[in-house]
Amino acid sequence: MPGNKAVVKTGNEKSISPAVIKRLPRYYRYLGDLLKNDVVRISSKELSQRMNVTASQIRQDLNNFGGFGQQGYGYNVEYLYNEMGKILGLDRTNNIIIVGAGNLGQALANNQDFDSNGFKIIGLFDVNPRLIGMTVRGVEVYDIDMLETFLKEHEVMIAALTLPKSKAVKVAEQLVDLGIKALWNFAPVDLHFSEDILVENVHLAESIMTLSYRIHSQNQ
Amino acid sequence: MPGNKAVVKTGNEKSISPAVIKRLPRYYRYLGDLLKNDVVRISSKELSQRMNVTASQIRQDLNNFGGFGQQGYGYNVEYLYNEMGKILGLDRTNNIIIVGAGNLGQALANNQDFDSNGFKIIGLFDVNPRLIGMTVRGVEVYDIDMLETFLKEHEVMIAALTLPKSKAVKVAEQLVDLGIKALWNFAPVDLHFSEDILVENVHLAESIMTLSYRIHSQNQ
DNA sequence: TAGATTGTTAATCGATTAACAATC
DNA sequence: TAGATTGTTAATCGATTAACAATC
Repeated sequence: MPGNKAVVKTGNEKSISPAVIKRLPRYYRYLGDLLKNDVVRISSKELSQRMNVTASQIRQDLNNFGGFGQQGYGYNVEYLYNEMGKILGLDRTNNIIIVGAGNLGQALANNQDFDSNGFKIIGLFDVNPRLIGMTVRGVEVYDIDMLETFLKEHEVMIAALTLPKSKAVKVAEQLVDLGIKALWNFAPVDLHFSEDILVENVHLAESIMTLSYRIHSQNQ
Repeated sequence: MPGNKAVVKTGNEKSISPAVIKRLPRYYRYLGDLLKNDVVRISSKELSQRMNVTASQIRQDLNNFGGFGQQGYGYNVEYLYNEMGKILGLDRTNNIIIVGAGNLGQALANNQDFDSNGFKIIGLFDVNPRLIGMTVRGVEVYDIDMLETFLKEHEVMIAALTLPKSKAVKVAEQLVDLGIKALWNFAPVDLHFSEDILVENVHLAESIMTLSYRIHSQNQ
């Protein structure tokens, strides 16, 4: 069986470059699609053609985490998919709260892609009395004053920040004080905390601006 | 006055690296914040400290587009802000349609950050009869069958794709056939068209997975 | 003018690609 | 076994940082 000898590195892992980390979910998505299409094995070359990257890059990237393939054979799709899932931490349940239950917060709560990957939204929070008490896909919207109580009772690693820029920094600080370790930030501000607090930004305005740049720089 | 001698490059621009392009909106955001706080001038050094990058990188990045600063003085904030706006194409109106009027589509339509930067959402489209006819922040939800008619009557460069993965590819093809030049893709698929069709992806599932990776790779 | 800071070249660093021996 | 393809080292490419002459 391919993969049997996959090396699980122990001790001090060498740190993986951000460029590699950003590519991992895309590998995972392609492997998931292949699996759904009952593809049993795939070589780095064929995967590279589908993904429009070099085979060399795929092999280099994967080998940061171990030898998942087999010479002369390639990679077993299901095995590699599962291993990548473990690497990404998708084999556990990752509880998430969403702070800011407006349109964007509700959109995240409704997104089904998340729970299929071990992400579980267990609460929304807002200041708006018209939203408090609502449920979105079975998840309740709580008063933001309930944050402390809620976080004492539930183990939550990730908080999504889908609230106005003006409130984002203060709420983020509060969340970190309450023990949140990772912020998924949708507000157009940069958040700075100590090293062990992780921040992942989704800056939609910046995303559309790069598209605008590319449109207008094309033909002049 | 600083900036008077800014060189507007003409002819064949040397192409700007993607890494630089991705940083431009962040400069623009910081400059906007400075402007709001009535800061008149700023040096690359001071800006670099606020943004947590090197001064060298700022100067290199800006000089891809011209000499906007002045020795011994730094950069005039308002001037640089406006110039960056032009570079990003924000001095024009960029009409956008949103295809998929579910939660995410509505969240985008409701986002006020966009229209303050020249982006104008002029229509939402969906197949769901319960959504068609609705208005979101004054913008109507049309039957998706109206796309062709609508696009003949309005000049639209950008289409946001906020619809299920299963429909994304087909609708994207249709949009490109109807003359759309830029796709802002929120569906978890990769879209491939000819070179002149621009695609900017917002893969939320991939974003949260990198956060998950970082959480779980921290302490082992 | 003297001091400050840019614009830009050169040096360094990191990431990608190529090549190939190892091996299934 | 012969062919295929990995894992990995070496070469290349691109991006970042440092340095400094130009100049406001």
